[in-house]
Amino acid sequence: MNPSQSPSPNFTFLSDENSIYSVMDNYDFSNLMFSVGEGGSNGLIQEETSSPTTIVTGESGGSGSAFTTLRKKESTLDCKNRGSKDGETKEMGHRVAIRTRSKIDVMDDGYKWRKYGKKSVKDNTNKRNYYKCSSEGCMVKKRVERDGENAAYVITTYEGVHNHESPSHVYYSDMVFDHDNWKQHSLLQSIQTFPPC
DNA sequence: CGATTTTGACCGGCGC
DNA sequence: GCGCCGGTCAAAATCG
Repeated sequence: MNPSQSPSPNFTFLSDENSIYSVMDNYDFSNLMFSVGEGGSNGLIQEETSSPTTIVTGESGGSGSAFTTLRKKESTLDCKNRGSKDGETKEMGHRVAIRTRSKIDVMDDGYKWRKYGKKSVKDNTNKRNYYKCSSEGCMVKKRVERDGENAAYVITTYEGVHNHESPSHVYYSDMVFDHDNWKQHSLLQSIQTFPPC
């Protein structure tokens, strides 16, 4: 572990503004973008020089243009499990990719994650890390990798829906609209509360 | 001392 | 059928 990677406790939006800004110092959310790829032909967001953070959600691979490497995988993984074959109800499929300009690799979003793997992938010189939600019975996974072309960016991909509340959920849900800045946080909240596939 | 990370091995899907 | 590649497992090491 590298303690110096986590300058601020976590993503829990406590009522202490200082902690908020220390977070904002490490993550650049100044231009959060959102896109739900629900069948939208091009719902995926384009990369814009002015948007340091990009979020891609949804199950269908769509046909965007940014996120080439990411999308490639999306198309293979792609919520295939909900296919009507066998009555298997695999509760996965909801996926959210967040691309953030960040000094640190792992965004602590209030959940507790346990690392279970690390891999170097082909189109990316950097390593990709795999995390699982450490809550019992919660199968949500998350991968974290640095953007191969822009080491300043971190791509975090969440997969699945938590079957429990975030330990910190209660804190920020109450104060989402307290300040202008909280608009961004409300987006983050949305990420955590996506409906099932 | 329990929980978490590390890391190489293993496995399954996909393309050729 | 084989090899590549990405994802997961699991034992050992490390941390708090």
